Amino acid sequence: MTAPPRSAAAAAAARVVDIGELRQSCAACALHALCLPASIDGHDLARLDHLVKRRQPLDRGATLFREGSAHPSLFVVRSGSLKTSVTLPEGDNQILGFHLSGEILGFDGLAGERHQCTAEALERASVCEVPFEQLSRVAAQVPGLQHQLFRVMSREFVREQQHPVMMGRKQALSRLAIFLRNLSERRAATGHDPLELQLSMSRQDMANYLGLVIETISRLFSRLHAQGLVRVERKTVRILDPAALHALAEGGEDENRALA
Amino acid sequence: MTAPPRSAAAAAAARVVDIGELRQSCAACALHALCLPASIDGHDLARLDHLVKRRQPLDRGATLFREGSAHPSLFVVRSGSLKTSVTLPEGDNQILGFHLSGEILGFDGLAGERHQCTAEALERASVCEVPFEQLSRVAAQVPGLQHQLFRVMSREFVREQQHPVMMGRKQALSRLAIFLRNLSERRAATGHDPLELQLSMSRQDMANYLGLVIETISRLFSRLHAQGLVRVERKTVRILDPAALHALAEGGEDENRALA
DNA sequence: GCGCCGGCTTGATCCGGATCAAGTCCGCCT
DNA sequence: AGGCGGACTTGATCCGGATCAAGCCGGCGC
Repeated sequence: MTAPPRSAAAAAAARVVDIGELRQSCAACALHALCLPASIDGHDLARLDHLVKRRQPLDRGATLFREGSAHPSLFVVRSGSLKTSVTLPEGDNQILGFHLSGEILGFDGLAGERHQCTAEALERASVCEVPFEQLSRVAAQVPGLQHQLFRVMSREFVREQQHPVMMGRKQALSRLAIFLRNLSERRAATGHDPLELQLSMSRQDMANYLGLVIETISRLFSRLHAQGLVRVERKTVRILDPAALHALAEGGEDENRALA
Repeated sequence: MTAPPRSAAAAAAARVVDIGELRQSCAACALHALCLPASIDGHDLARLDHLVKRRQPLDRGATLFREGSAHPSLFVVRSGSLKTSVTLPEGDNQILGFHLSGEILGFDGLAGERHQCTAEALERASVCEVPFEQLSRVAAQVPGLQHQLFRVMSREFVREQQHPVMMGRKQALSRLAIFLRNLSERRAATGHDPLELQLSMSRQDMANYLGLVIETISRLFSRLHAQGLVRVERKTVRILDPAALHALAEGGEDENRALA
């Protein structure tokens, strides 16, 4: 992610907020997630603390917002992770995505002034909240911020498109490989070891997200483990052979057979 | 879709652009797709014709934009229909959505200043183009427009989430039923007969979109036809029993067996 | 410690949709 | 008209993942 465009004058003073500041300031954390510099168009965004609400940490299973919640907000994950899902008429639900530390959620909910999905913590998680109403007002006065909001929203739009791409794969192993690869890339993006994954979601959640059943997930992990592609230990997965995993993520026709 | 919020003063003069004006003005067409009134915050948006470029009609198979196209734009479909897709590393591609008359596309592509997917006409189609760069500039000066852009973008974000929800269904019949129901709802939204569908895409496109193969699509249509739920005639589908179709879209466990 | 319970793994079987293989239909071009 | 080609349909078979069923493991409360 590159720094957003800004006036030449502001460029000299501006710097993109560093990950190291996440602990210090809630606003800094939000700015980083939005790929924003500390200053834009002459406004010192780091001072916009009043925009950002700190929230009580969420316990595992706690809901951040629900389908139908009014006064939607954007949320930046400071630590832990969450899942978003929608409830289907028959009662069961479909998981739409997982949101890891440093990522953002809540872009549903602007349309009808209400959230359209439910967000729930997968583990103890802390988030900061940016009420969209206020953010929108500030953005109206700061064109650079407005522009960057559109960019980030579009980025999430595109990110979301990976979900149907993955579900379009007919081989279950391909889907899982794509899922693991995505997690790996997101680890890398936040400066972590991309080969060490912490699967904070349950097998059931993974299965739901991938359009499979829990038994299939379990079997696939066993196969990958047996072939030495990954080391699976409870919720910790270490990728041992990224290249092979990458190959499975594509076609995976013959590779699939090879892992009998 | 309700009218967007606006100041009380502007509300009196404003009116949402009528579908009937689509033929007249390209700007009117864009305004309608964005759920915008003709006037907002005192600006007469209908006069913003310079924002909207009229495009040569696209022939069937012509591409509107490609993955990687620079200077991304929003496009409003004035007539005909298009599909958007991404190309996978192995060569085949995944269809992400279909865009019918009156709908909008192009919200990918704001993030990296380039489109992330490819849009292709399914039949002769005319669109009008709103270069995002210019739109963004105007939005920066018209808070009401900016706000509405966020709303519409969020709406598309949520609409896109229906795709994985549909692909999460394990029964192929459920997926097709959901697909047909969505098309039906979109027909209704543009004032057409919701029971008369024009499937401008090929069976292959449908299969790809639904995560199935072409033979399955064909068989499912035959089953639905044999059971009297729909009347299928080439690309024209008439829904004869909306309630039953709706039931199939949900669980569809036993209904599935019933249509042996 | 013990026992319970929920999440996970593993095995056996079944079945729905993919695959392979013929056709059929229709538009289109000459 | 004829005939070519692509989109679609239909049938037969196969196979991968769902389902059913039986443990296993680890955590937690008592």
